[in-house]
Amino acid sequence: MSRSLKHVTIREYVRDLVAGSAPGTVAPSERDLVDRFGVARMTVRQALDALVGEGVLERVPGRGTFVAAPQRTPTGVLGFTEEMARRGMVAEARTLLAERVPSGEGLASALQVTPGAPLVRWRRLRMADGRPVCLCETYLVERRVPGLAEALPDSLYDDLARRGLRPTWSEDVLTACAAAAEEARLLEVAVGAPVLRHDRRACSGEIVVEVSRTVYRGDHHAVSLLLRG
Amino acid sequence: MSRSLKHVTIREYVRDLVAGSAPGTVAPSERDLVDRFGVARMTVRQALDALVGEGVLERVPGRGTFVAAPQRTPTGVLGFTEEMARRGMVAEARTLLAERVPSGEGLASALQVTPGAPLVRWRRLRMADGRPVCLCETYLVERRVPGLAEALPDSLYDDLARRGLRPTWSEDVLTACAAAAEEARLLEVAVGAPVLRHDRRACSGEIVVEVSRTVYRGDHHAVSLLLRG
DNA sequence: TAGTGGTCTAGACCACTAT
DNA sequence: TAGTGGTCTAGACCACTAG
Repeated sequence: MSRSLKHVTIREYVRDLVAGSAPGTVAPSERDLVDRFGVARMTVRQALDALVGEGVLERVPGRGTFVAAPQRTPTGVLGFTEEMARRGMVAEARTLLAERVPSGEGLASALQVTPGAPLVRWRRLRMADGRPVCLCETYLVERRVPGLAEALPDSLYDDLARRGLRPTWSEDVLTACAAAAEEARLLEVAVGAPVLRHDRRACSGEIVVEVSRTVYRGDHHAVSLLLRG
Repeated sequence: MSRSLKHVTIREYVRDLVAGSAPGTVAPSERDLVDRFGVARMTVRQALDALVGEGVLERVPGRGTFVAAPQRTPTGVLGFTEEMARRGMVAEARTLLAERVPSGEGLASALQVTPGAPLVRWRRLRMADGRPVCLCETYLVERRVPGLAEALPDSLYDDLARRGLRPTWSEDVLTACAAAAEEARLLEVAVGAPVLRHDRRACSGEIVVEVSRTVYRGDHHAVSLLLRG
């Protein structure tokens, strides 16, 4: 009670009220809410302003307030498993290597730890619908993901989400190269065939969660992105 | 005059006032603005709310309002010229072709026009610091950029900005391929050398502005991205 | 004409920060 | 203690939409 501000009460009331409603559904009018909660109109507007800012509601002058159309695609920093699921494909992975290694200088800097700090190095061959798609080498800071190396998850990003470390943004660098011998063998392409190299540094807020390098077959995969801004 | 709302007047006054100020600089207090403009405090708050929402200002209860720290990298749908500038390189372009073509079905659908609508097809060899970097083929809807084909700009994205069509979001697909004969010749690499293909559909709000395919030399260029979400 | 959101007023009390 | 932003009141007039 003492802690609940009126505009927050109203905001959450309206949020619950319209949750699950189809876009275009009428929301309560400002004056309705004034009557219902016995507050000033500015207070109601403050509550609705927040929901409009979040994209939950839409105002139409002279007509009313309505449930907004769903946001345009959440861009999203997606993991491989999610990316494949979005395309209706089944992602699999064969772990080639999972070990603890002390971090060198470059990785320490990228992961924001002191050189020598224990890292988890995880190397996987990833497949979609049974065919090799990419080779992925991921480095994680061990103390940020305790126990991960002992019980490797099916989907790294799912596991990170459960730890409250879902990547919220990432820096990505993409480049085209020729497949090296080992890459070629594992990806089942000729040596020198074009491959797409994807380096990522994924962060959850201020915390660097993952540094990875993924090498995709050029002929069977494309990286799709939705940029904003 | 009759068209200028008070909160807009105040918002733009403050925006100009703090433009170029260092992050952390004190902005006028709400009561200062009340006095200066002779308005109610709610009106001032409405103006400042907008700037806070845009990330221009930051409020600190009990202390004041301040110029916000720069947004974490504007993610940015960047054009080639801007991308190069950010790396401290000089971008140049050699126009290989600029012509009007009727749109086929695929392009018409991507650009949201009726098949046959006149398009501008613009093909450029792009260079950074004098060396060929990529081959870029851009399609634009002629009636959305009248006069562009007659006076080709140095930077497409600059030109679009002046027309109020600065891309605000884009769909991008990246893949690795082997260079075809003509690509190889123009980019000065061997036939079959790995190249990075970047397909983009750039939009300004609801309007599709550009559809392009860019082929980068694999060895001299990487596409960098910052994803959010 | 009745209802809606958009704008605006002229105050008020609170918790917090800095001096 | 003085100043700041955060919250809130109880009204008002406007332009617009719909029946």
